[in-house]
Amino acid sequence: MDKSLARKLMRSIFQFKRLTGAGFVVNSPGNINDINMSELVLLKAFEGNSLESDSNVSLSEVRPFLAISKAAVSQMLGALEKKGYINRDVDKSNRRNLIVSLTEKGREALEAVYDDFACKIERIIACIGEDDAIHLISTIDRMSEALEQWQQEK
Amino acid sequence: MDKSLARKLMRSIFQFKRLTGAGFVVNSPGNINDINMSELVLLKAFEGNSLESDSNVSLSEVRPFLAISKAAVSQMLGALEKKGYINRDVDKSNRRNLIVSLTEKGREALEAVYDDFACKIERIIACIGEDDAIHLISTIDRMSEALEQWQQEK
DNA sequence: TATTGTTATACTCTATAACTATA
DNA sequence: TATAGTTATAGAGTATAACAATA
Repeated sequence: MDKSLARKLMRSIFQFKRLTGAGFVVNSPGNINDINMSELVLLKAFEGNSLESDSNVSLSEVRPFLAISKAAVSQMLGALEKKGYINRDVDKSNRRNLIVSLTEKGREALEAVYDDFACKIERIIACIGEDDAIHLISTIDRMSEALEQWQQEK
Repeated sequence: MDKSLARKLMRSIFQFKRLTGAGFVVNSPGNINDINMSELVLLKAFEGNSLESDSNVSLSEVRPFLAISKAAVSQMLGALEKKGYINRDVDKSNRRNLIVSLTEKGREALEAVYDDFACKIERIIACIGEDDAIHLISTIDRMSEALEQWQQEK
């Protein structure tokens, strides 16, 4: 095993971590600056939900992606509701479940913020090239699998 | 521009973010579990420092890498000192500067924790292959440049 | 005056544990 | 009993602003 390769990769991981933390601050060109990255994930996930639909995205489906506790999700939803971006309604078919749906204000905010974020991503793709972007996705996928497997073994 | 590629890359970035957050918790096989990732960066950076040396790594050199305020660094150093891992001494040649150096306990802790971390990295390299690891480093480097440039423009 | 670092204080995010309501 | 979600509370990590010491 090449020790210096490990060191370089380690440095890259720190760098990437910093970039995805500080560098990806969510702020739209407009006046929306009260949505953080995790909230963006939530809004995006619940974008297609509605009281009428029978295929709504549930909290338990979103939670693993965010990797936070259910209490934390609940608190995030409380914040989003307070800001007027979502509604929480009881699911009539199973009254233990929630249906989270976006308000009109929530949809507008999501569009603005998501577009800003997507713009950064597209700029990255333009910079590194589509081939390397595809390669990057595949590599991260394999890294994720390896790490998740490793965590389960413990 | 391929919209779905952007979406996939976005997902990968969230995934990577989560992995480098939750998946890279610092814990050594031994009894050291009071060092987080940022502290690991600090300890590693100051590893070669000593009161005798004239080429010590300074706080201002480390700070951009961590991307936190100077107050936050100061607080981190306070915590590391309290745990007995570092010493803070005044730099005689410029009394405004600090020389941060590792205690013996700090060196032992760093070695244990860093080895555990390096082990994960090596496992990742073994999994994705050396070629893809090299490719990943290069891609992240170019992404970083693009993002940093973008931030400076604003 | 500018730079280096510290302290006081407050805010954000998250976890744990205890809880309610529903199945 | 098990599941879905909420609330209260505490802790970690960081920022801002005011500060002291040095250059």
